[in-house]
Amino acid sequence: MAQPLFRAPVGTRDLLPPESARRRRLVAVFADLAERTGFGLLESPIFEDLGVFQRLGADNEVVTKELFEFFDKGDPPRHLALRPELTASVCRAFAEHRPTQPWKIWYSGPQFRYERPQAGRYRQFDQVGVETLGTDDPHADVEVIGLGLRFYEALGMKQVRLLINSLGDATSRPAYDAALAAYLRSRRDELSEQSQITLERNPLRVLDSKREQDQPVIAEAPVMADFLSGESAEHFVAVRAGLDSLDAAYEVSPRLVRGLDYYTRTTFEFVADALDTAQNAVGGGGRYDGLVEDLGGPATPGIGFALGVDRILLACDAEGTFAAAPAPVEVFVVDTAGGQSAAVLCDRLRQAGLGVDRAFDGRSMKAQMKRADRSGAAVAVIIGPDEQAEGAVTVRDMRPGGGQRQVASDDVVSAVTEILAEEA
RNA sequence: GUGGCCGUAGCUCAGUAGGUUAGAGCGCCGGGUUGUGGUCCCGGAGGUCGGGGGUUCGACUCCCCUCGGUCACCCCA
Repeated sequence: MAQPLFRAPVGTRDLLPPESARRRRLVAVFADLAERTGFGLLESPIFEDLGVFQRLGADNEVVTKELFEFFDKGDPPRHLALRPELTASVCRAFAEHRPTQPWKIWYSGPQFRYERPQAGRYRQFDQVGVETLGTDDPHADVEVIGLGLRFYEALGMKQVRLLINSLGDATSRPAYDAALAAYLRSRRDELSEQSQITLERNPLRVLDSKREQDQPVIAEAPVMADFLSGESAEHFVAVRAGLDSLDAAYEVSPRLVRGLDYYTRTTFEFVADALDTAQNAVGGGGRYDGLVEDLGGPATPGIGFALGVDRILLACDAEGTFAAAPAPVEVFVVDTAGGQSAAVLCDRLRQAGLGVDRAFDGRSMKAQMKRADRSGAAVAVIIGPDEQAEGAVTVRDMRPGGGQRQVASDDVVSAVTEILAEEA
């Protein structure tokens, strides 16, 4: 391959048509659903003060190893970072603006993590998500989770499983952490080397290990459910009852711990069974009742999720749904009389609201017709020297066996719309 | 950060016991049809075989390094 001078940085890529249009459609589907559920769009900066993200957990890899950090040109320079996720930004914005509660926000956009790319994982990746701040009503949990499920359905996905768990609250969590750590230490020798290290850093995360060697130990580990405070247990029951009432299928997964340290009580994950890759979680979220306070705001409960756009699209491919399709051109203008007439006709047709394209460089009739065919246009408007002399155009139905007729160029819009209406 | 596999035209890939001008399909451009696409036929453009170094009379082919891709671990969407 002749190598270009530059290429997209590692872990990033160009999204070309028609794939780019497909992603835009996906976001539009999400936006529609979110807005009809009472969520408003928050557009927050792509980068934030480093401190915003450090609150996600000091021993978390997302924060310690995977951040794109940099200094700006201020005096003194500000220490900034590209956002690795958006929940922290939403909470920062909440603490900064103190909006009325509950504050229901949706978002979409690129995020950045310095990791080795693999299937379904990129350094720049897109997520869509929602956050509800200012209420710990279990119905808010249910609304958020339900929105996620409906979104996957709207894309035509059928093989998405919902896993849920409760991580407990400030009163129940420490007891569990202690019990889990004690248990894991008692069987420390059976754990993989990596898990032994993880054990000292954050025992909870050992439950996340995919190593074969760790599985027997994990299988017998104490379960959070046995340690939930009365309040947390009640909350979890209410969330499940709410999901039941929506006929939402879910699996309680006692070992679902999730990566970010801020999660409390409800946690959940959407898994795409159509993906046979290691990264098959297409979305995840949970409750983070302490995060706003950590960021200097008032104590405010919150719940939300982030869905990985890249992985969702991969899963859609695997399920054969939500296919990429180019934006349809309805009319193609062929001009073998110099191209000036095409400019005028295109303009007129576009002003009439139609999708119109044309060829350049004065190519042959045949070449232009070929373009017209490949554009997918249903109608071709042809103008050559003959038509030009008569102030007319030829309007051709591009369907197989479709006919054509000559009309005055002033009538081009109505002639075209007639054929389009016929085909619709 | 660690490891496996891979790197030949725009795309998908052939090609090596190391040896003249590196091939196919698709795509692209042109022609067959001096005004008409989708099928068919003909022709054409396009590659310093990822980059650098080494071995050799000679390297796309062997060795080393490097860059990139891919998959997995870690971690996560």
